[in-house]
Amino acid sequence: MEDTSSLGQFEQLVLTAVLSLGDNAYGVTIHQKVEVLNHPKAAALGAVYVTLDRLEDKKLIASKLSDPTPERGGRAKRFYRLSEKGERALKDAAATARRMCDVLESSWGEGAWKPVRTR
Amino acid sequence: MEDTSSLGQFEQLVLTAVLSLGDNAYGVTIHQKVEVLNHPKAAALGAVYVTLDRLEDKKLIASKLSDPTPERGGRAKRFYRLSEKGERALKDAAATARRMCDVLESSWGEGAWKPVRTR
DNA sequence: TCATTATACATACAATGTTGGACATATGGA
DNA sequence: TCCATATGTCCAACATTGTATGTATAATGA
Repeated sequence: MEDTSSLGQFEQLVLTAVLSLGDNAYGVTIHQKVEVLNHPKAAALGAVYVTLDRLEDKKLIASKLSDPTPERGGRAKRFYRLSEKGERALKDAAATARRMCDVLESSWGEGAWKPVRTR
Repeated sequence: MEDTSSLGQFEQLVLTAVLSLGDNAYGVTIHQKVEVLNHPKAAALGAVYVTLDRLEDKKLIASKLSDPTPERGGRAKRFYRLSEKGERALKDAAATARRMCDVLESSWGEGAWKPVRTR
């Protein structure tokens, strides 16, 4: 009975990054993915970590610490994955985003995909 | 040199509503449109007005007060329209939303609308 | 003039966004 | 050995947005 909360803009991007990265989702890669999505706006690494923390508090993602890798500076990484709750929340957010895009495209007539007006 | 601000989730919906309503965009109609976009989540009317104020402060929209209409309770309405700056900001936001949707759809494979894979 | 309707606006608080840097741990080379 | 450097995590403070709830204004019709 507390399912009413909706995701913020940045939260959506972070969740999307986690989902799309599969089993390689940790701070640095998530940050990179978010920057691609959010282009041309930059995102601070710290912002990503803060958001990951909050999403984990809300049980939308879960994490586990890995073993360190044998690279220069290869510190232990914390890997994330979506929970079912997170997946549901992201689906809702995506549906809204989609509705918005559709309305905008029809208002702007960016119609590469629209029915061709023959004549 | 202060063009870095990005739109929040609700701001995007409000701007979209204003754009799509053309010359009939005022508090009540905007609220209705936003609720459609944001379904199934409800939005308070007050939230819409607050957001409109803030968007106007940021010069993303402009408003003018109309004459009252001769209906029961027909108080003067404040009509809104997007500024050029607002249109640009909304386009940026839409591009990000679109990228997100694309990534999600390809992660989930929800392809009903996708280019038909002929055989 | 008073109840009712439609609309706008105000205030306060909660949630999210953003910055900047501190901390931790590994490697490689002087 | 020990320090410079690379990879990563996390915290604290502040700024911006989101949301709920209440108040104000102006018109109509009884």
